[in-house]
Parts: sequence; structure tokens; C-alpha cells
Amino acid sequence: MQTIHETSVPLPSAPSRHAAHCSTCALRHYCLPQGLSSEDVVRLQKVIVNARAIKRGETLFRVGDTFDTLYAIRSGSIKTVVSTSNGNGREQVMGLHLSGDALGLEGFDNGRHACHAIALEDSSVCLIPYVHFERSCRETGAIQRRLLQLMSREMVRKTAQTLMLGTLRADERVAALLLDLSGRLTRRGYAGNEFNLRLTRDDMGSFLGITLETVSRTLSRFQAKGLINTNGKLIRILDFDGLRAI
Amino acid sequence: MQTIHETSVPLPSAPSRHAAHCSTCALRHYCLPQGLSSEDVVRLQKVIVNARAIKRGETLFRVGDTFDTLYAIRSGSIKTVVSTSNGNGREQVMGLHLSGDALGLEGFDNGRHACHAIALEDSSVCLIPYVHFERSCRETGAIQRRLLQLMSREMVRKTAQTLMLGTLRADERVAALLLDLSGRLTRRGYAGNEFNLRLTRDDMGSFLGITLETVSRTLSRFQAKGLINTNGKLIRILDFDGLRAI
DNA sequence: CGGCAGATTGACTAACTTCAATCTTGGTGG
DNA sequence: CCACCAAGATTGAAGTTAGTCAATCTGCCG
Repeated sequence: MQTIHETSVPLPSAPSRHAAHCSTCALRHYCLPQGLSSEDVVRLQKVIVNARAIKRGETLFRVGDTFDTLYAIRSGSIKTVVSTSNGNGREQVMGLHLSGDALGLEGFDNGRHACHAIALEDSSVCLIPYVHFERSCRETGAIQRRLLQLMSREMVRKTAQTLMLGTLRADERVAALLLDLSGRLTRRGYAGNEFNLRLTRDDMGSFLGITLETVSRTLSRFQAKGLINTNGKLIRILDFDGLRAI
Repeated sequence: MQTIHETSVPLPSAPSRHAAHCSTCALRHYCLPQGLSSEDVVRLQKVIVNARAIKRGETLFRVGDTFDTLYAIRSGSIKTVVSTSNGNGREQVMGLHLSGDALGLEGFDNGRHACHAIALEDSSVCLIPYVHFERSCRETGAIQRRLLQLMSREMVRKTAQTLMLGTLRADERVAALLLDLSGRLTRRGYAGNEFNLRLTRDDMGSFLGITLETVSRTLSRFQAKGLINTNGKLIRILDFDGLRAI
């Protein structure tokens, strides 16, 4: 009954499945179970399928892939990318997802994924077959509520992103990205003032709606002002209030 | 008892199909019931509370309001507005919602609304108390699936908006707005080539991430090129392909 | 050690904003 | 019903920001 659709998941490389039943899966203790009772968590465990590893640069799913699996990042980081329907080839980095984040929720709409998900570093994700998950939602109100909350949160996040693109200037956008990332890392227990930015300048620019040159110039200017210390992808924030004040 | 198409294709079908029993609430025949069996629709009817009228310029809900009700627009149009958390007062029109659209789904996240909803003309909305609705979701898989799909669609829409703000130039944005509106009106059975834009130039600019002057200039340029005919808020599209080609 | 993708920096340019001056329209009170 | 007023729309000119093009520079990986 526990059919795993490995074949429907479009990874070119052989997926390495963990033997352990996802004992350290981020989904179980970060992403979904918040606010669930222990019985509910047990129930949820049953529908979570083993984690699976993807290497840097590999694709977890692509636009148009059948949506039959929810993903939660167990470790690493993943970017999502979409293209203009216009067909003129322009594409944009839409999201940067860290460990504990859910992935693929946009697929509900028409049963197919609406973006590409690409690993920014060697990562591992949990897979949750959607059919099993849906049943759990129906059986357990708390799980259902949690899913709705997750989707709603994703909408709020997207709203913030739209607001950024609609109202902020280039330097404000860069500052906002650094502060957002810092906060998310802190909440995950990592250092919030010094981190390794996995995105290239090109990716950052795409995400922020500016060119890679503007990103580079802005970071240099921040450094000159003593707000940050940057050496390629390694970034250290020296003056949080200064960044917020931009 | 009329059977509503159990279609797996999630595109909103023409509302004219349901126009026959379109007597009271848009939600009942447009927004939610797509893909539901007739028994499910009956079940859904029970939780829908009477419509409520709001006048032009009035606010349906505000940021911070307790989230306990879902809304669906029965007639009219409503804009949603958010402010930068930064507190520097900048705000942006985030969405333009027409009859049949759901509203307020962002409130799941933390139990409070994350935006203002303001009527652009005299409108009426359906109210669905959330507690009742949640129960329906649990009882009926189809209703649950429909809700998830609605939220997912909202995410896809937001993604498109973000993509627009991140990649398009001013004239492309204006063209995209006109075409999007035209398509949505057509799908609702209205004329898609001539419509009354309820947004002010300021609102349009805010939504598109450009200034009202740029909006005005762009519309004038479109008119000079013979793409549209504009007289204040009344807009007639003369050359769809020309607009798409921008 | 060499090749190459990514990053930085500079000079120039295009696009959009800002400021400002009318013009138009819709609503309201006399 | 009309005149008036205020809000919205249009258009012009000047100013800024960010984009484009191009030339290095850096560091990583085989």
C-alpha cells in the first residue's frame, strides 16, 4: 500500500534512500508538527516517506511535473525558479528555502508543479505522498489546520516579496534580503550575523529584481559603510540597525 | 438536481454555465463548488451566511482584524492593500478581486488578517464562518481539496505578480494588467475588450510598482499606437496581439 | 597550473521618478 | 439645474537610479 512513486520524481541520478524512517526529518519536528498532539505526530509519521538526497545543482522537480508529493527540506537549501509565460525566456528566482521549509505547495492548483526546484548545495528532503497526507488531514483537524497555516504563511511571505519588489529601492532590497536570511538562520539555531550565501550574485539579483552588477555594487557600498563584511559568498553583518535603517 | 461537472481540469469555467442558479452568492456557484457533487454543494450551502453589502471606499476588513470569516465576492470589486512592516508608511495595492474571487485566505497564518480589503465600487460579499467551513472540509474530501486548490491558485497568482514586478518593464506591466483584467472579465461573461477600470492611476501604479505618471504616460502611448482607446477609467482594447507583443 | 565561472568596478545610457503646471471630471450644495 | 470645487488625470522638463556594456580580477576545480 505504501507505494512510493520514485519513478515519477524527475531526478536523473539514482536517489539514495535512507534506511532509517526519517528519524531526523525536519518535517517531523519543525515544519508540520507544531501545535500537534503526540498522537497526531505519530499519525503524521506514518505518511512521511524516507528522505532523499540531492546534490548541488540537481533538480528536485520541474515545471509541469505531476504533483503527487509534498516536500520538506531536511537539510541544505533549495531555490525555486519560474519563467515568464510570455515565452521570452526571462526567468526569476522566486524563493529561497531552508531546512524545515515546505516545498511544492503551489502544485495543488492544477496538479502540476508551477516552478523548478534546484538544490543550492547538497541537500536532503522528506517526501510525503499527497494521497496519504490528504487522508491524514481529513482524519485529524490539527493536521489540516497546520497545512492551511503553512500555505497561508507561504502567501504572506509572497506578499512581503511582492511588496519589496513594488516599493523598495535596490539597496533596500539587498538589505532586506540579508536581514530576512539572518532572521531565518537565527530561528533555526545558526549564527545570524555570519553566513554563507549560497546564491550567486546573479541569483540574488534575479530574486531581488535587479541586476547582478547592482547587487555587487550595493554589497561593496555596504562594506564601505561598515555595515557588513563580505568576501564572496561569505557575509558577516556588522551593523544590524544600520541595515534596517536603509 | 443539476449535476455540476466533475472535471479534473481546474480552469475556471465560464460562469454563464452556472448562471441559471446564480441567484444569491457567487461563492455557491463559482468560487468553491467547482468539482463538487451536488450533495457536497448542498452541504456547503449550509455554512454560507447571507451576503453583506459594502459601499465604495468602505473597508471589509483591516490588518490585524481577527480572522474568523472567509469572504467571497458576490458582485463588485475589491482591492487589497498592505503596508511595509518597516513602518515608513509606504503601502501597495496587492490584489484586485472580482466577483467570484475568494478573499481573506491569508488570515490562516496567524489568525489575523494581513491586509486591508477596500471596495472599489458598491459591492456585496458572502460570509462563511471559518469554524463551520473547517468542519465541512473535514467531512468532505472534495470541499477540502477545493479549498487547497483555491489557496494554491492564489499562490500561483501571486507568483505571477512577483514575476511581473521582477522582470517586466513599465509598459509591459501595464499591458499585462490590461490583458489579465480582460481575461478575467471574459471568463465571468463580461465584455473583455471594453471595461471600466475601477482603480485610479495611483492604485494602478501602486499595484504595478510604478508611479501614476508612468501609468498615465504609458496608456497615452498605447492610445497613440492604436492599441487601446482610453477615456479616463473607461478602457477599450483595440489590438490584443499588439498588447501581447509588447 | 590553467581554464572558467563568478565577482567587481568603471563609463555610459536608458528608463523611470520627481516636481510642477495645467486640464478634466464627478460629486455637492446653492 | 448649474456652478464650483476637489480629486484625479495628463503632460512637460529636469533629475536619479539602475541597467548595459565592457574590462579586469578572483578563486575554485579538475
